[in-house]
Amino acid sequence: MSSELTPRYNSKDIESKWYSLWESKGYFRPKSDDPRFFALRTQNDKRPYVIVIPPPNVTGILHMGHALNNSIQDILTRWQRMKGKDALWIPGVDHAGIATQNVVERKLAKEKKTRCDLGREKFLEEVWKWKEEHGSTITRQLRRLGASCDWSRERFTMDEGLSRAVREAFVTLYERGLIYRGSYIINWCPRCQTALSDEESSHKEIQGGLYHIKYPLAKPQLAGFEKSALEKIGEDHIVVATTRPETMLGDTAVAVHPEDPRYKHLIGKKLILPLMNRLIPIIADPFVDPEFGTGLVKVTPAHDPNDFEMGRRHNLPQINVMNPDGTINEKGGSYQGLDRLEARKKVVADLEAQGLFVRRDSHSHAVGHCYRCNTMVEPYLSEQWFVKMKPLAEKALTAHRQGKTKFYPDRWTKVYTNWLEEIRDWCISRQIWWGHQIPVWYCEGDKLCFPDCKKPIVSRQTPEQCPVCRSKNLRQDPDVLDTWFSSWLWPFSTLGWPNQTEDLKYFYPTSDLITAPEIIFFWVARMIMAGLEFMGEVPFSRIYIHGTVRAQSGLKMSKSLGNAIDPIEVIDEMGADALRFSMVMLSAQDVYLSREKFEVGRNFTNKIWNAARFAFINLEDFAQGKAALDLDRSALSLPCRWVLSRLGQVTQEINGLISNFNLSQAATVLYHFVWNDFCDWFIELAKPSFLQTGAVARENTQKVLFYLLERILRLLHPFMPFISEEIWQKLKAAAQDHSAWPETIMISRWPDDQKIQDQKAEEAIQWLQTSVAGVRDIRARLALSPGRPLRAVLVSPRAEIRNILSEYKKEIQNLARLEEADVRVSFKKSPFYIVNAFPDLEVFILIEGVIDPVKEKERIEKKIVETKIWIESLSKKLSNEAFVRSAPEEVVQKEKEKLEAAEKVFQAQKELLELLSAS
RNA sequence: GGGCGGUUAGUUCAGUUGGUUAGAACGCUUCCUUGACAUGGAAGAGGUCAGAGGUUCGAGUCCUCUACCGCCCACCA
Repeated sequence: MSSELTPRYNSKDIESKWYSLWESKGYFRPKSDDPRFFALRTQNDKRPYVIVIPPPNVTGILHMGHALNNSIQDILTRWQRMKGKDALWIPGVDHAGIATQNVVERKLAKEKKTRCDLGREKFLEEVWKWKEEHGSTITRQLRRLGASCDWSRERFTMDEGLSRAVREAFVTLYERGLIYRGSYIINWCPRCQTALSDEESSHKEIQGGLYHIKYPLAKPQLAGFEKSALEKIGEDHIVVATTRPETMLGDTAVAVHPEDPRYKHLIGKKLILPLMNRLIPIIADPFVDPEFGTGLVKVTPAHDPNDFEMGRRHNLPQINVMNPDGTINEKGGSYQGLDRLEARKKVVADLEAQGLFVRRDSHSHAVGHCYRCNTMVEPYLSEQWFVKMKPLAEKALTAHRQGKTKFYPDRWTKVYTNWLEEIRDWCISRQIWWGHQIPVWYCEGDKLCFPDCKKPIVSRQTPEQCPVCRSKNLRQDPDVLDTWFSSWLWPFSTLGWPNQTEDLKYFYPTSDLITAPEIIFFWVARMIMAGLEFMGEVPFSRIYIHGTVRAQSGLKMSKSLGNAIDPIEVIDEMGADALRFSMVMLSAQDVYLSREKFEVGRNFTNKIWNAARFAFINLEDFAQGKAALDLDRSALSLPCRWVLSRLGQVTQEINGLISNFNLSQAATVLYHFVWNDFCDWFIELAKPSFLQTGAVARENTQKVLFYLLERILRLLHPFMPFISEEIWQKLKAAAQDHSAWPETIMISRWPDDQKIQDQKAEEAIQWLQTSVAGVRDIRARLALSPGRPLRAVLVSPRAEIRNILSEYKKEIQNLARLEEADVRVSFKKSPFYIVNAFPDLEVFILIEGVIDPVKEKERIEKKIVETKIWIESLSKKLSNEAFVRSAPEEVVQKEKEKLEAAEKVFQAQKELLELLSAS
């Protein structure tokens, strides 16, 4: 074998090389695509492992949230693939209705054009053009990350197949009576000029005002409501409180609680609505909270959801005073044309002028904001399409009760079920152009046609003519569907639905869904409902919700805040593996990122690289061709037996951790195994045997080193695909006979090392490590140079420890740089001075040198006190009957052993003290 | 207003069903360029596990309350 590794790991040259190999060879495609494996598809006992990607927005560029989300998915996919599963990770991109339309509109604005200038068709052409040019940015970036997606199955939510799925879903739901159209209060964004679903409007606390306004009571003699009459009213009025005074232009009543003694007598009386001079009634409704404000609520059915409901109960007219852009319309009298906030100011000013404004209290309350452009949302009455959600939610809840869906961590389950239990209908129409146009047509034919022509035509195919009057003059509903109306079909639409494709039959339902908490409602819950509704089966059974990525400050990372770290920059600088590993290691919960945090991963890649360099240097004359161990483990040296024992344990531990989505823990275990066990101890312990040319010990150690490195690379591969491949390929190239090796590590098998625990070896190494650390400690404390030859005596009251130490004296001498080491039962006759003691580990180290006996005496005295306390607490525990009775036997046994040891230590310490006193 | 999460070393965080003397990384102090690695090695200092009660032989871990921080949900105008 020969080495050609550079001293530093350089990610740049190798990442694209291996990625293109993997992709071009089709290794990201499931095995069942290969005719030789086709039988897999019909085998029911061997289900494939499938993940669908949360499709990033087509406008998106990779951010750290994506980096974490996709690293996790890739680790799981690669791991399952190596475990022999037929693994499929389906990638794709979301058309992101409003977001994309906004991007293209902004682009047009630079050319001083609006979408209306272009018209719908031309505008959509522009969007598609934009998509062709920029839409693949994010998928290119996912490749940089190492994502092993099956790109041959990549989908776009607006592609033909998915559009067909959307139509199918819409029409099916309509036929099942689950889609309806109607005038309701919805969240309206005046800037985007479209409806938003409840989930798309996020509440933000704002400091607003609570305006108190006088509404004059109408007296019978003032039935007419000329201005002059108003002036005569005097104190005969009531006071209402509102946060949005401008909506009073659309008031059609004032409500009080039916039992409110203050106002009971007013019920049924009329008021004169100021500024508009309209007569409105005082109604009684239990919704009103007598405690809030003045106990009198102005009712604006067209501009407030509660008022809307109240209006329906009392048959009130709905007066919509606002244009879609948030300005006041002709129904708002003299305020027409003013923006809603302008109008608010003017209304207040005018009321003040008329003596009808009482006061403005400061009032903080939560107001919805558009999740896309952050504009304050207006509750707005308009005609929209809705999905009736209750029946869908019921199915999802049933599936949950049957244990068909499981959230990791479990606490998200409640968030999910609570939302389902209190679900409200979903407003799915959007007044934008980019998206799936609603598959509904209206007959605009001949004016003489039947009233039936008013009925919308809901159809999977674009209809040619009106089924009633046969007019060809049909107009499609101009609205498009909410983006999530296509994404909720994602787990089966990507597999070909509504066609019953082979893929759909074999891969559905998928296995795991990996996502962030913020889209549980938007997406996860809806996918489950859609899966049950259209496929009759949950789309996935396990949902892993990982943490949110934030900037160090705790704020969300965003470009506009300037606190974003670009994952691609990190990849360029440190490598994709460093990024992935750092992210995953840190992701036990929410991740607070700063640039330095990636150094963990970067340093780790470098460590791995250099460990490999060491291996190659020392394996130069190694002829072992296969990675198999063909020797008796018991014949191996202690460090070899120990490290193999650790490998088995770690492999098993990591398996368990990944199975439960505990990736950060898995990464940490791997990290410490590689760094501490493999590099710090095994390699250091192995070094001497490499000096013995031709010896059996040397060859055995080489075999183990080779074996171990190869296994470690495979364990690392799901986490760090690039560096593991690079080193593994060099290892393969160096092996004499590699005919049995797969082409690349990514299609190799996950290590199958059983948990072969070599208890004895592990214990021995532990004592060895302790002894060496003890000597090093002394050296450091006495400022003895590392080169200075020293002699030491290791003292233990326990025979088994003495045996171990005697057996590995050589190793200890080597690592601790001792000229001589001696092991004894007692130090009584020792010519050495005692400078360190580890009572907990029952090892004493005596060392020759000049020391301060007084200082050392103090140290020992302190230790003795500690030991006394320790013994006391142990014997107290053991003399406690309740403990002995109820604690597990092993625990009691351990405590007994501890006490025994502690007493011996105590004796030894006392001897030590005597010795020091004597000197 | 409702719900959820957090509070452990200077900092960022682990700590799985209660059971050795509570761990890691980074930072800090001291030493070391010894042939894999200074993106390194060795050693060390540093914590009454937010506070108060309770359950238990035993609590960082379970229960109750309090304080502070964060997130999500929510139609009191």
